[in-house]
Parts: sequence; structure tokens; C-alpha cells
Amino acid sequence: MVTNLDTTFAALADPTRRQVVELLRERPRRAGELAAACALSGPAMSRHLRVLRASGLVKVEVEEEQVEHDARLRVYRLLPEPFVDLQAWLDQVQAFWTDQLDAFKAHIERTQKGEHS
Amino acid sequence: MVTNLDTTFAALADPTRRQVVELLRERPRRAGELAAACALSGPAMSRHLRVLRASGLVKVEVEEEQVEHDARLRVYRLLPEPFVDLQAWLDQVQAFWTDQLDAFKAHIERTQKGEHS
DNA sequence: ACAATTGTTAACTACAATGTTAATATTTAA
DNA sequence: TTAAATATTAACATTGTAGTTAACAATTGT
Repeated sequence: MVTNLDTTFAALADPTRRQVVELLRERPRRAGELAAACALSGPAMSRHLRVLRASGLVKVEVEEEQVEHDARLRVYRLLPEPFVDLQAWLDQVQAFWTDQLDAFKAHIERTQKGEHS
Repeated sequence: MVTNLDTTFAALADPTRRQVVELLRERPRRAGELAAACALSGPAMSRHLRVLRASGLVKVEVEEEQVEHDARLRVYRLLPEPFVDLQAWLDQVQAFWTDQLDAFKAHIERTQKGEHS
């Protein structure tokens, strides 16, 4: 699965798509359900879901482990990989403040040593 | 400072702006320096920087703690708040898999108990 | 005062994103 | 076989985004 950061950020930049992610966080849902929840037309939601699928944030499949196999009903689910990648990028950027803090500490130590006697 | 997720994600959705963030992670830099590093015209970079400023991801100020105070030279720096907010959102979403795992464990336990004797 | 440096804003062009309704599968039910 | 339900794709209009060059502001140095 190609989960490059670019498509991940682009996908999550849209508020509707973030809302979809939050809805799917609770449980898998069908396209129609998501469209209704977001007060959006079917086609509009369909395209948002295509973007989310393309970025690897969600997958869709026919309801398994169900007594009545209705092949019309497909459910969307979250996938973890892109979020892990996002986390890694964030960690890398946030290391900045750790570095900065370390530098500050080192500076203080040098200063204290110099002013010592 | 209003660091709503919407502007944060929108700002970081652009590859150039993420590159700027990565450059500023190393050290503060001037607009011209960033434009050159990204092989972009001044105005183009200027607008990217405006977006980053508006979203609270960076701030700009005249070089302090410098011997020669040239008020033309202003440096851009990263600000931590939006990244913290982003982290919080990610954590909330990723809790999903923890929940899912817990549910799975509980299911296993129930199953094992039922199949016990 | 005048020119050079640094950076932003203005005006414009090109292209991508988002929504709508209508048309097109695909599956289920009468 | 025909109709209903679910979802996607097609065609279109609207808006937003990102780039360019030219004009503008502010600061520094001769």
C-alpha cells in the first residue's frame, strides 16, 4: 500500500473527510449512512470516499460475517497505515522542540560554568 | 492564538509548505532563503508563508539578539501549538485501534469461557 | 537625495477541488 | 421481467489554490 504523506494530508485537509474518519472511528459504515450523517448528496460523498480510498485511509468491502449477504451493502472501514505515517512525520517535526530544549540546557550549563568563579 | 485543525491541515496539505516546516525545523530562516531552497519566486513563497502564519504554524520577527539590527531581515520560526493540536487529533483517532483490540480481546475471552468445558 | 536590498501586495492566468443533477451499473425483490 | 434499492460515474458550474510578473513599501548605505 502506497501511503505517501502527500495524499494523506490532502485527504485529511477537507473537513468533511475528517468527519468521515471520525464517524468510521466509531464503527464501519455504508456510503449512504455517511452521506446522510454529513448532510451531503450521494455522489458528493462517493467522491470523498474515493479520495479516502486512494490515500489508503479507508477500505470498502461487502459485509462479511453477516447472515444475509446483500452484495449491495458495502461497508467502509478505517485503515491504520496512513495514520502511523502521519504520526511518524509529526514526531520528526516535534523533535524540533526537544532539540531546542537540549540546546537551551547546554547553553545554560556553559553559561553557568563560565560565570562560576 | 486560534489554531483550529482546519487551517492546520489545509496549510500542511501543500508539499511546499511541509518542506518549509522541515526547513524551519532545523533553524529559523528568512523568506528569501526559503524561496531559494524551494526553487520558488519570492511572491509565491510569500503567500505560502502568509498561509503558514495565518494557521499559527510559524511566526516572523526581526532578527533579535543580533549585533547588526537590520530591520529588513526578518526570520521565520516554527510555533508548537498547531502541532500539539494535530497530535491530539491523531491520538483520538488512533485510539480506535486500541478500542478495537480491546474488543477483540474481550471477544476471545468470552469465546474461550463459553467453549471451556 | 538616490539607488540597492528585502519582502509583500496586486492583477492576472491556469488548473484542481467540490457540489449538483442526470445517467449508468449491480443486486435484490415482486 | 420489471421495478426498487444502493452506489458510482459523467457532465457541468462554481469556487479556491498556486504560480507568474509588475508595482509598491520599508530599510540601509553612498
